[in-house]
Amino acid sequence: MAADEHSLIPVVAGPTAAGKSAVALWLASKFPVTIIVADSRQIYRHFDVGTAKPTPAELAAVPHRGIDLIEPTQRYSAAAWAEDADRWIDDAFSEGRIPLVVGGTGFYLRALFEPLFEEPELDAERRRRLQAALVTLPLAELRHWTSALDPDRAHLGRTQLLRAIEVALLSGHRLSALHRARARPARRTARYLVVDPGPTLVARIETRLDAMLAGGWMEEVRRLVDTIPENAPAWNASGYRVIRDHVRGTVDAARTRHAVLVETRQYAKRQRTWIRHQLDDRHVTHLDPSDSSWMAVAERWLRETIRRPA
RNA sequence: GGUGGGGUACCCAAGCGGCCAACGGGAGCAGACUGUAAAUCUGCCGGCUCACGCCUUCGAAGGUUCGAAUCCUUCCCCCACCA
Repeated sequence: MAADEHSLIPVVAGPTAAGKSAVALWLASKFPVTIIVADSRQIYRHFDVGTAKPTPAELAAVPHRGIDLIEPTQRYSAAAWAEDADRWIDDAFSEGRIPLVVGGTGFYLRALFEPLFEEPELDAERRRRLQAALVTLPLAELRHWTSALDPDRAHLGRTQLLRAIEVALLSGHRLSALHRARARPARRTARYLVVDPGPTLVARIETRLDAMLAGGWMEEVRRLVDTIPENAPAWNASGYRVIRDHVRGTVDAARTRHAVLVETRQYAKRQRTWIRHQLDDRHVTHLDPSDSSWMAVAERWLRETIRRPA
């Protein structure tokens, strides 16, 4: 397969615990696939069980990219991931393999297929000082500032407000204006296979949680508590904080299990919302993994995607 | 059997004569999202209605009052202590 200037990339998307990686691994057993993981938690080393990372056996069987990229204390970004993924995709093509993007982090996918704007130089030191000052401010205050500096962004969440203020102050331009003025062209187009078992997802989440618990999630967290700083970004993964509280003895097991389930369901819901509204419907094929025809659906989808360069 | 505390919407929980369909929180539903995204936020959340509004709710049944989730009576159920 040639590395086309503008190529069609197969992407397996869907909410957490839907069975994306099972589909991907099955496809990898039939096609020469390199799996490119679009998952903002699997990038962290040492956070393995609770982030549902592929097993060593799976990693040995199929080449994976995007796993164990950084330490739990480090910060990554959608843009960084998109840049890396771009390279991995090129590499796969040049090795004659099919790059199969798999993941639930919608923002990463977006960054890859609808590149983020070209960020102007922001002085790192000024940025750090500004952030340090802003994080202490209450939400209302940040919103107030943003409505003056960049009103189009003022309705968004805390993280976005911080970003809007930072860009406005350090670059002298509104982020919303830069998005338009410094947009970058898309290099590739996605063909999505959205894996979603519908109403049975809740049960799958529960089953998977019990498997993770049986697979040593608690023990993993017990180790991490001692070595990873409490405020490390990696702790943001669903369930990790609750389990950490349990490990420290402040929450009982039953409550912990329930809290993790709730968090995971809520995350899955947000993913579905993203998928429903942010992906281009024309490029989406749906797959229900509880339907016995899923393999045929997946295979046909991949065949059609790779046969048809954009 | 006695004494004290309590029963409020899916759950927890405030209210203790009118401002109460009833503060908060959780869950749930819907939505936003351009370098922290498993993050960060927003709206809805008894029923009917686009809406004005109407209807049914605060353990049950009666009663007092212009008016009750809020006061009185009886009953049912929880919890604590005494027996």
